[in-house]
Amino acid sequence: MTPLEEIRHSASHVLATAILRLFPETQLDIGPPTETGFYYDIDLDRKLTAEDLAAIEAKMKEVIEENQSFQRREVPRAEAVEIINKIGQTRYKLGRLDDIPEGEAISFYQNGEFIDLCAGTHVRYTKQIKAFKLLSIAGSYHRGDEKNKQLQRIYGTAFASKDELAAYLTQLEQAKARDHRKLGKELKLFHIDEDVGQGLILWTPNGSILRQELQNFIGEELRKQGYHQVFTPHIGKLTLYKTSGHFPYYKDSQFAPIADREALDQACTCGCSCAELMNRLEGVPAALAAQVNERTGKETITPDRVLPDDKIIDGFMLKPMNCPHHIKIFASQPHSYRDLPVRLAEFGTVYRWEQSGELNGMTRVRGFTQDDAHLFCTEDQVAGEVLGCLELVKIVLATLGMKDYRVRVGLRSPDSAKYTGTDENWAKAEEACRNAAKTLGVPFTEEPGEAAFYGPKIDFVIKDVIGREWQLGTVQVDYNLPIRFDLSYVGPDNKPHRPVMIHRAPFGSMERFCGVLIEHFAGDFPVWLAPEQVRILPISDK
RNA sequence: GCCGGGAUAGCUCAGUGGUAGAGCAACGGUUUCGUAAACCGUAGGUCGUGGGUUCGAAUCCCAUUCCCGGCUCCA
Repeated sequence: MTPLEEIRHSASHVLATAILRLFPETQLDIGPPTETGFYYDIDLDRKLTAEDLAAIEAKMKEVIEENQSFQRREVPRAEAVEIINKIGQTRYKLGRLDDIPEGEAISFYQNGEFIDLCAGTHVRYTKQIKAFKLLSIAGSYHRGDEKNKQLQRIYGTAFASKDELAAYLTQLEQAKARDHRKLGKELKLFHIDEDVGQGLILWTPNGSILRQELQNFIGEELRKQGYHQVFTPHIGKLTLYKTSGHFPYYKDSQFAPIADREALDQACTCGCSCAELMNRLEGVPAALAAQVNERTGKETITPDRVLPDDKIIDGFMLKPMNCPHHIKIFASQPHSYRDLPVRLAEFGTVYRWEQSGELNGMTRVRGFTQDDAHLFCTEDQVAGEVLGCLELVKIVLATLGMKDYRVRVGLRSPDSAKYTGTDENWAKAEEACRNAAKTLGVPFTEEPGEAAFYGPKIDFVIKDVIGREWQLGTVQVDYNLPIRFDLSYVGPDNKPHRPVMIHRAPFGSMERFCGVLIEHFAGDFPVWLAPEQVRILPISDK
């Protein structure tokens, strides 16, 4: 650990020491350092309050004053179990002990009366924790799994000196002044209305100027790169999404389907329960199931979802993404290899049922407009087209002076069943992304488990004023949806070939991008974006 | 969705059981002085919503909606 991490990690042990002195019945889980401080997850029936936080902080100061030394002790596994039993921290610590692979050192750290299973490292004496502050109490799930018990997490921060701590706290305060939700109100950029709905952005005249300018700017770049503009409706039939695979896999994050009145009436008169109605909307006819399963080469649609045709209600859905609509435009005409790549672009508005607790200003919403495009190309063209897309993202970020971002190559995680498509195509797509990312000239990380269900992707991730990360621009390679929709083009050999699709959105979504942009400029936009271009002030000679 | 905190005038906030307040903004007037907030005045609120306790509720209790922080999630 770095010296700062040691201070923070030690502070979290002091925190645990203080908590056990105040509430001896507490069961401890883990307390690591973080990028900005530290926390400790605890299981305690008593709900901690702000006053408790102050009391814990006072108790921590006592512990620090006692200037306890941190002592490391390595023990065999059997003895570790014994120690955990003896200190009565069995509920979580035994599980944490099991996580340590056989053959690796098992160590405990002791300061004063407090002993904790811990790999270290720590400062030598508690007095070396010179500046700390407890910040907040939050809920967190044991092992990050919402099926597990929810624990109380106490967040704090610590620095090497009081000045640095004060500077950090001041910086936090100042950051709040740049919050896009605050500036959005002050500068009259957008409004969210309770009666319209959570997470639904109303773009006011000022905000609309900002958005329109950004759209004009990217529109110009799209013309240069040979895109075609298209427009598609906000809804589509459920069948469309059953074919694409979005429904019902993502039904929990979609708005409920819209059933037409006649089908609803019919279902009601035959005494259909709500559950039955949902089943009928979600069901797939045998013919479609067979078709999809054949194309994807596996049991994508399981037999339990297959219903007789006359039972199925084919309602509509607010579109959660634009791909199926663009695919249908591509598929509406035969294509020669000479036509490719076909690049279809649209500012497409999509709707997703995000959980209420996840909504956040403009950065996480339920209805948003992607600066979307889908590129249909030959396999040979994939690499070049991905590079073109990345170029577009770079132009956007460079034009707006956004330099503080990271690039993430999202790969499939080996153990998850949520992905569609063959291993061979995944390998090809992942390789294409990896190679494209290498040409970016900026460092990137490869992250298994971050892929979309249909393919790997390259994401541009940016932080907001309080350090939360938001994915903006994205480029995704997709070998799967072309199979699902049986897309083809005629090759030089006069035979049908499968195109590859690239999904890309340089801004990501207009809502999120504007939210981040407001914070980036602290509301002080460059003139070409500024909604208020001129203000006349009376000035005297004196 | 879960844990915790919150909601009083357009905005920022004060008000812990006894007649709803301040500053800024708005509006009217005065002034052309002022320019890192000119002066005087006016209007603006069923205290998020619905129940309950009480002689009496912004204040106490319950429910609910929305917001904030975190967790989970993010095609």
